[in-house]
Amino acid sequence: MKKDKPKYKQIIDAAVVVIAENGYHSSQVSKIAKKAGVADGTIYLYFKNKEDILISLFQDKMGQFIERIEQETTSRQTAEEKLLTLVETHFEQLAADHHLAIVTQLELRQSNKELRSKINQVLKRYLAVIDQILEEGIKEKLFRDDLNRKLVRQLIFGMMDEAVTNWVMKDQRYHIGDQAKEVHSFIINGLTLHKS
Amino acid sequence: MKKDKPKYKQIIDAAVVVIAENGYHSSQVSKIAKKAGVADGTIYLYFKNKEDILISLFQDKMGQFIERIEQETTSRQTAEEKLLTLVETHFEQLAADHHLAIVTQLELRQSNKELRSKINQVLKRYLAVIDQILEEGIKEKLFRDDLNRKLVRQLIFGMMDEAVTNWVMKDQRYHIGDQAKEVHSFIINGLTLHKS
Amino acid sequence: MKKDKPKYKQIIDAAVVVIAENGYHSSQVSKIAKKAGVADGTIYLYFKNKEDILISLFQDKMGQFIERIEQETTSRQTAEEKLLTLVETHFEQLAADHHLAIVTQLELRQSNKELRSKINQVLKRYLAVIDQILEEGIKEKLFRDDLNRKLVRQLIFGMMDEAVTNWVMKDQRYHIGDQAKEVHSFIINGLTLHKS
Amino acid sequence: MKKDKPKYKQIIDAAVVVIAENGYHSSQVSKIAKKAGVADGTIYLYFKNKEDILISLFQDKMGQFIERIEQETTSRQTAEEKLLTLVETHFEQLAADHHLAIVTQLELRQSNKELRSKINQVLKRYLAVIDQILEEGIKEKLFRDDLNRKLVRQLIFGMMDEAVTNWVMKDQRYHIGDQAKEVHSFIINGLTLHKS
DNA sequence: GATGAATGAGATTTCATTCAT
DNA sequence: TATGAATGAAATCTCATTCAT
Repeated sequence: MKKDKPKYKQIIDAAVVVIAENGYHSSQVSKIAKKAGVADGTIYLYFKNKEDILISLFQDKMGQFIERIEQETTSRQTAEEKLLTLVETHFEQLAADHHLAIVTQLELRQSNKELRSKINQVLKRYLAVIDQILEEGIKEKLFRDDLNRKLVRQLIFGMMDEAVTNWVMKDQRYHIGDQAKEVHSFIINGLTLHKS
Repeated sequence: MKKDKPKYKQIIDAAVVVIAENGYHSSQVSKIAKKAGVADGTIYLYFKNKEDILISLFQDKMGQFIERIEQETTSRQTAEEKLLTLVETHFEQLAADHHLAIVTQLELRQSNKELRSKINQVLKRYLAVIDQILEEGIKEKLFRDDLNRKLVRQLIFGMMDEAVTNWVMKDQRYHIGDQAKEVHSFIINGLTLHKS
Repeated sequence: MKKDKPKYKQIIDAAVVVIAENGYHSSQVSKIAKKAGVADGTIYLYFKNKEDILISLFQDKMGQFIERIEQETTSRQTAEEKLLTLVETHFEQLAADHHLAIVTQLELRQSNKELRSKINQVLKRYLAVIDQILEEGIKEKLFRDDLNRKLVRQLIFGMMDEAVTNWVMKDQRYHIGDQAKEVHSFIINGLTLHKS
Repeated sequence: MKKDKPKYKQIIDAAVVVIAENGYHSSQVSKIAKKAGVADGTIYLYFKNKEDILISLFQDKMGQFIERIEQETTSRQTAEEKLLTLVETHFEQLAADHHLAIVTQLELRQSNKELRSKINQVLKRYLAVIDQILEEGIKEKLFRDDLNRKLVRQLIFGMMDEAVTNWVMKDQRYHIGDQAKEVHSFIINGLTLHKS
């Protein structure tokens, strides 16, 4: 597929909007084509089939999503700051594109195991970013090292994901960005009441 | 619908197995009927439509799931113990029924927003259980009270959910129960290295 | 497939007419269904797919076709008489059902090699009938025995087939039955001028 | 159309190979263009449409085919010899180009009635060659004159055609040329055992 | 003449649901 | 209650053809 052609992006962007507005199952190829301003058949010059639009969409958008998070976190000093930035950037990016938020949190999960597997490939890169921050924190003697890092990074992702999903299910009626600090605080300190 | 008749349960149980084994999109009503040993038409004497099977399945199975968690946690003394029991019972129950695990973690998410909304209704009861434990912990001066409880209970659910989903995606090849203590420890203490 | 149900025959018969009148490529399943007086989906209760209609049609109709030829030829005494009866019955049967003639001579050949292969299976039975007549004729010291029988039966079939195809291509504007005696005479005596 | 340009032949030859190897229905215009080393659009500078490729292919190849038969038969003395040469040359030419054999015997028949009609136009010239040999044989008092010549020439064509088709269907695993003498003998003498 | 990206009409097949028995 | 044969709407994808460059 020719990923550098403008029509490729045109179709991806149309797909995000159409899927967000109509739901995955009501997003016929013809609807996406119409929104993209191309003929139905043109879709198939750029994508193998309908599912390939979804996969490409996810790879494309999540690629940018993670890249942005990588950039932002790198510029911070401590692991704790990096983690806060990660949560903030995660929330902000999805808050900034409410169509994309619907697609990633709801519609993209309506896919079969095979597609989910490919989605997970993309997420591995995100988990690696979290992992690195954890490693830094441990080296800094700031984070505990008695927990399975692979598990912890999943848990952190699970928290952010659930927070965003809930916000989308609630029709994005509050500011998800406002929750970043609390989520970060919970990740860092857990539930226990620590005397400072 | 006649929820007390044996055929009602028969169909629900068949649906869990069929969906787990074939995936949501390959689970035709006729396949479920065959597994349940009834005629296609009989399904519609007990359920309004196909979606109603899914909702009923979730209500039925999740009802028992949460009930069991309520029972187990009640018998514990402290909020911390209750939380550990909650995580353990959550993991154990899904580990004990691998068909149900597949259905709740993967296949049931392939439904539309409307169905997800009904599923969330059921989950509210679960969130209430978590909420109560949080409240107790705060009263016991064990848990911090500076966090939005509604958010925190979501985050806790998100962690467990992600842990189980990952285990299912990895074809249940490890013991999810083994992660309960670590998840609990992470929830309680967070990432920070606390001097004991 | 349930070949004894009346709907099975209904669909086959509709298919013959629709294909004869519209040509194979313009014979949509929906057109056949309409002619048969059933819903589109009903077709698929009796046939695996569209091609299966064609195969079944051929097996069904050709089965009867060959059976009739077997019956008619059996009742004749000499191999020569049997051969005449075979040619006559071949021509008569197709002359009696002009829709079927179009389908077997033109439309059914528009199929891929796989289907042709299945068609050839059916024709084997016909070739066997010719073969037996040849054998009898040789035993009667009436037919020469210096020719490869497998080849000769093909040639005989080829002659009749070409005669019928030509008649169909000419829109069945003459009586194909009138050619039976000449075809028979040519098969028996060939081109050579024999002094009687 | 510009039939003398090299690209015209290039495309025809590519079409023979592509159709023989992929079958008629899998022989997209783009595939033929690729094989011919031209752009899709270029095809339409030389042919009106896809069907025109087929017709031109048949006219071109069959033109040569018949020409060769005309040449070879002319050089023979008697009608009987000419007929043997005709059968031999028919078989030999198709044996020499197995791609063409597949195309003429199988794939080209998968066309609609309209195309078949045009194909028949081409065949008329072939039938005329046979006709002339028959006429000569009758004049020579070698062939009987009690048969409809138009019918007989069809029957002769039908025999050769069926023999070749069977050979192609059997994946050309035997030497079709070996059958020429027998076919000729059968045409000349028929089935009857003549005392010499 | 040559290109090849874009077009868009069109048909098979599935499957949730119904209803006469 | 229970059945299961019949329904029919609906959508992906292909590919011959065009036309701006």
